[in-house]
Amino acid sequence: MSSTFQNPSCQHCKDRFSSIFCKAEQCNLEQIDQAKVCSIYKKGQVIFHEGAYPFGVYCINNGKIKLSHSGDDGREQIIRLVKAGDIMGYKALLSNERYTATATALEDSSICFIPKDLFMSILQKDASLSFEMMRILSSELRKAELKITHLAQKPVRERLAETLLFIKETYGLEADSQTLNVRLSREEIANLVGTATESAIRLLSEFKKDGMIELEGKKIRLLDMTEIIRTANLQD
Amino acid sequence: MSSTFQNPSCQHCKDRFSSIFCKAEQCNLEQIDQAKVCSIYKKGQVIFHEGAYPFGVYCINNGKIKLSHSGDDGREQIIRLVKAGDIMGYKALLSNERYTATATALEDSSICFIPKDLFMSILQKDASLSFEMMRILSSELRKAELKITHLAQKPVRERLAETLLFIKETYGLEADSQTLNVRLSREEIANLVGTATESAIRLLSEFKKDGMIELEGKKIRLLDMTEIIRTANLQD
DNA sequence: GAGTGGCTATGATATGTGTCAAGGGAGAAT
DNA sequence: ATTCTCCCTTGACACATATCATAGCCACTC
Repeated sequence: MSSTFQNPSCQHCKDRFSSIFCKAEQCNLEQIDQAKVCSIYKKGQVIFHEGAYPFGVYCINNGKIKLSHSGDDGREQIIRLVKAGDIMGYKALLSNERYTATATALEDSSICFIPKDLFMSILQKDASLSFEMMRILSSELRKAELKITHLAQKPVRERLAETLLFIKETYGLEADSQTLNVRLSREEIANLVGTATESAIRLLSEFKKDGMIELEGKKIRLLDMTEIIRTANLQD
Repeated sequence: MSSTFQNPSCQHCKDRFSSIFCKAEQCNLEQIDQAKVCSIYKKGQVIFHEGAYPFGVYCINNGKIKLSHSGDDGREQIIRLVKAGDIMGYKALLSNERYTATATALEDSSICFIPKDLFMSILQKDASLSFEMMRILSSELRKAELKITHLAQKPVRERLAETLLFIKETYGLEADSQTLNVRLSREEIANLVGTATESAIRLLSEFKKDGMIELEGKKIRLLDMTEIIRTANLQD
């Protein structure tokens, strides 16, 4: 699936061509640019809340967002990490239901809002945008199903290693090309792995003792990638 | 989302209007009807296999199918139960990757195959079909994410009760309005719940002892629905 | 009728992981 | 500085659940 730079004049695409809107036709992009409303969310601020009705989709200009369910007992499960160029809130919109997850800023973020009616009407006209949307949904579904299998079958240790790799894939590394380019609390890491906070802490300490990673507050440096991959025990 | 009976002449819709193709325009339906290839799969037979390349989508005329990942250690995780009127194989097609799951017939089933090119070209022309496709994908994604949360947070007992309800929702009950209308092995139930076969067996026995269900070979009768719902501890 | 293989059931046991409790460290507010 | 608060860390413990082993049951075959 090539992510060709189709619309050089598209503001959404200028610095990140991965955005779905690069797939849209020129005239539609202009409409979106006119109607969108951008705003800044502070770290910790909620963009939308589980149970609320969706009025549009959100497109991240820059920043980092977590999408999470809050389980029955109040424990949160992080479903997805969102980065610049990604969109969010489309699932509730397309299935015509309320939000099933809460979006919270992991750091100060700049986010555009695109109203529902506009988004839907353009989706109706613009087949390549629809295709891109379906591609995104399919890919998310694939990831979710893989996660289900791993949650059911893999021990926490493997899942934690996998999660570290996942964070790296999503947000990348800092200039030193070792440090994960995001600050997550231990609790958030645990909620990503699907385990108790204490278990996550204990295993991170083990990883450190084994020389796989280095810890410094919320900074996590991946020292021995091959060993981390081996521990994650990935095969599919 | 209304499932209006839009095309009375659509062969796919004659007896089950839930099929996605009811959303398609008339002319496109005729094309599909011409190009589709129907065949019968025996119980236990594999329709497509994890890792293979997709050449089209499958539409179930009647029968029951399980979609499953085979985990690293060979244990299978059942991802979805497919019923008459449903389609399958679309995820790999739309994301342009190989199948991530294996489809196996749970009983003798009649299944249509629709070639990739046709399906994609109609999807391109037919916005309402695209919307329906996106609706399906969104809804599957919602379910998958909910399952992730429950796997991470709920004990096996609750998940088993939930699974019984899920099977009932999917395949319904027999004439006595108590017996689940599908025969699954204990192992398959365990792979649906995400637990060991022995654990599933033990808990089913407990449910029986508590008067919630009745067991007779692979037949499962739901006696006390309110108690099952209570045990599932659903809240979202 | 005896043998075979697959599924179901149940007991014994081991262990991974969650939970509870207490302590420690860093930064913010006063 | 000092307190406060939040997060991290570690230990002890209990428990749910996986694993291993064994046996019964049923359908089928030879």
